[in-house]
Amino acid sequence: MANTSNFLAKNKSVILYGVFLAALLFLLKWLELRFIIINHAFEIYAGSIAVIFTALGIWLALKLTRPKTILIEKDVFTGKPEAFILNEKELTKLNISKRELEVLQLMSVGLSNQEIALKLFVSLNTIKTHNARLFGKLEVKRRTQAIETAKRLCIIP
Amino acid sequence: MANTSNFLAKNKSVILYGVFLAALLFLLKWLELRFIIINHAFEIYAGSIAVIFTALGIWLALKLTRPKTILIEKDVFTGKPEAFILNEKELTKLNISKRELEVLQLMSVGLSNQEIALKLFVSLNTIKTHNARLFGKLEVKRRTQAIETAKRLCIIP
DNA sequence: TTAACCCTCATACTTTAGGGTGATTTTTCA
DNA sequence: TGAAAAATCACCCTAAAGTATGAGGGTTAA
Repeated sequence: MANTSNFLAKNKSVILYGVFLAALLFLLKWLELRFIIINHAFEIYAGSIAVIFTALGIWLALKLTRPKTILIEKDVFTGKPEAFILNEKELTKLNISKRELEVLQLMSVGLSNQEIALKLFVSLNTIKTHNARLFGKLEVKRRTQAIETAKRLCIIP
Repeated sequence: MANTSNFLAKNKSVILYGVFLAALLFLLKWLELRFIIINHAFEIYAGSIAVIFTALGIWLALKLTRPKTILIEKDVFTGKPEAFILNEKELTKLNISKRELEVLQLMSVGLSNQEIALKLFVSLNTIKTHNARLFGKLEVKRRTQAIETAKRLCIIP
């Protein structure tokens, strides 16, 4: 049962076309009976049929090929420059201070402790202290781990 | 001149259709003259016209609507689990070997040289050697820089 | 088969990173 | 205002990372 209704639904256009064609033939037959007497009306008749059925063909083709849209998948935003959204919840949860975050960021781009110290105008020992606290809060042992974890938690880009 | 040829090229299908239609009408006219004497041949004639021109209409519609492709933008997943595509070009350009890449990957997840050595069943010195070459090829001085650069170049995820 | 890599390992040395402890100053907030 | 938190710095020590050099074995392609 479901199959039958499904078939009808799917071929609605075809069936409609068939019915329309039959109706048209009847109409033409009637026209034939009426105007067969008129001389040279035959050309008009044939032309009419041609035009009408061409139109029908076009309509049919358009109906049947309606979903003729070539689907082109376009990956928007494939690249790296992903928008970074700082995970402030994690930041407060881990109780990481501004300065510590600053050190962490500089660390993540590959700077040494000495370079970070110079950049932040503090001593090397200060950076080491920041690091120690940072590692404790992030529960890691090395700076590379700290970077990995921080990136995973969206604390740094 | 250019406009004319351009017009001809663009409307080739339409012109072809017109010519074909004219030829067909001539053919039908000829058929009419030959078989008009036969009784009830008219129905066959009309049917033929209907079928032929329906087919023509379908063909025409398909021809004219072929380049009508609708572009559908589809962004595939915006979230974090971004598919990593290894940049093999950069890899070959930098002349980084398989083993070096392996070390680089383990390095990037925060492992120490000793841990990498244990994981790869080689000595610590071997890892150090790999590192030295890696740093040379990536033109960096530290492992954190190496990780940063490698990620930027899509050599590691 | 030779040259060119690649992977391996070693030794020796320097530099950097990290741990532990303690202390001072500044900021912040209740 | 007074305590907590944050930021600063020092010293000592160990661990890890990084540099330099040499060298042996395996694979591969000219």
